[in-house]
Amino acid sequence: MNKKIIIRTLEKIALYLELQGENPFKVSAFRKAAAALEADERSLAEIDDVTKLKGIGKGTAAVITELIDTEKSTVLEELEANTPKGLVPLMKLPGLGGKKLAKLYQELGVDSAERLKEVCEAGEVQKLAGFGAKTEEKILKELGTFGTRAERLPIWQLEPAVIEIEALLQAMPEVEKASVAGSFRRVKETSKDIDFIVATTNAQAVREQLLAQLVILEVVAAGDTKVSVILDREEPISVDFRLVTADEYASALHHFTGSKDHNVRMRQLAKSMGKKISEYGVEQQDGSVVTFESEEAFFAHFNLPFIPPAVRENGSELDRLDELAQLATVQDITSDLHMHTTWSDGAHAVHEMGEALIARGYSHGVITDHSQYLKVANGLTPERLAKQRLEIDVFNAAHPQFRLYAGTEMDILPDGTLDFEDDVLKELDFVIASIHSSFTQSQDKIMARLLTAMENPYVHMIAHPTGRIVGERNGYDPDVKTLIEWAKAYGKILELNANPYRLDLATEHLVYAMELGVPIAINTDAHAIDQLRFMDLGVRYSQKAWVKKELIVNTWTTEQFEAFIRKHKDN
DNA sequence: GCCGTTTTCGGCCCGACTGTTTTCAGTCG
Repeated sequence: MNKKIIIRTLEKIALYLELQGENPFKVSAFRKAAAALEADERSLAEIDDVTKLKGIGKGTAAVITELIDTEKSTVLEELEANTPKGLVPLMKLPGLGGKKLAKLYQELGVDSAERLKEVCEAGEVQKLAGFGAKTEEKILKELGTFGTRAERLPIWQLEPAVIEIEALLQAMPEVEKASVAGSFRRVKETSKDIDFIVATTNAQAVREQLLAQLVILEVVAAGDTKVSVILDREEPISVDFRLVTADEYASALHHFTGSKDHNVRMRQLAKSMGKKISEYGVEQQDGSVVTFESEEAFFAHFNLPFIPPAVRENGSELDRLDELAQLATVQDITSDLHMHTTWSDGAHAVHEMGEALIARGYSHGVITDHSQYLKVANGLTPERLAKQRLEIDVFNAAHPQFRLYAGTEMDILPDGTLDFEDDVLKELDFVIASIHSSFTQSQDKIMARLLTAMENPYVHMIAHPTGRIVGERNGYDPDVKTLIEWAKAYGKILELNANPYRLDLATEHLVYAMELGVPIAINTDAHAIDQLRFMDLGVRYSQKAWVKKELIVNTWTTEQFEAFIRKHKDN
């Protein structure tokens, strides 16, 4: 029996109980049991007694045991038999929860979207107690777009909107502080919406400017403390703004950053100290409410170190506090090892990229334009590579406090050979190998290509090791586990590509790479100066996997980095 | 349904918003 199946079954039971209008605490007990299993890193076989997990008791354990023994759950089967299947998707309709759906089913026989539409149009719904004309109208409107809108959007679609809104808020004189919150701040790969916390003494002015300046498809709510809109973009994006005072800001930011599970743990901790956390502050035993200058001060109030948003997930971060100091922050970054210039498909010249790296406070960086095979990207021949090296030398002569290295992002060709001969590679400071073609080859062929790069003594790093696009394509489907083991065996760096489009290695792979002690490089793969900003995102993504600073190559000093690339050459 | 160094019963994180009401339930995050 697969642990994931058990987790899904418990969640399904919770959903069905909800649809029957069951006690919400009973419903959440099943969800908690599922979450407890998920948060435990052990496999099913390694857990001897599930009831020892907090949140799993007699009832949920019985479901789990039955699943292991018989591969089915009579509890779920009974629930499924008593609930029409068509009700389940309706839970996703905004405004409808278990209670209302249960009533619609019992009173009007609603068991599908079609039937729901019928009874709304017939005016039956507004006659029910607790329902009214507005509810009926809203359901009809939501049914109109039901299933057509993407439920979650990938981070790369949201990131440009976040950057724009941040700039908009910063330009408003009434805004004292503002920050994105929610799952975007926690660097989730996809989010349902974007949340912003705004500190202001003039909520009305901020609300009016937001409604006037954003390109809005629909205003969902516009109250004194909350403005909720859907942006009119290629893919519509929901954005919530919480308008608070400067005093409340830190507490609100923490609250709306979540995750829900993190907040539950924090509130439990507060309660055990006789305090009460709300989004406005922390109520003390004597009833007074303490507010905070910053999230750091908020955590300090509970004798906790600052917990980065990226790790605030299932609550277990509160059990790993001693590991927090080892995580990298963007201040630890000394370099970016993967970027393009006008020599191939980049937008800026070598010296412009170099100066941008200096402006970011880095001590070194590598220019890695595409290689000759990638003609669409104007890939470099060995002759052009040699010329580019001269330009890099000129830059270095003019900037003695900084070191720009000459590198390449070399294609691993479809036939499994490399795009440059060894005598070209050995002249370069840093060699990246990556796949940009024939993604549909069999896994064996892909792995054979990657092995060629691994075995080459001049290759330092494999870039974007899976070729995935977040939320869209899975890439060229390598056996990543084996790839990580090869990196260990051959002493290569694997890349966490910080472009929100890619973000590979994904979290689970980073965890395994760290177990084996494989060095990771967080690189922006920038094709323009502006994209160097992705470093922050990449570093925070690495925190999600609890990657230790010492394994991140671009926290190393120039001397450490040079020692690494030299060792490679000498071998 | 789960849990307990104040509890084996009575809580379970907490508050805003909306729409339904005339003091509150349901939904959402």
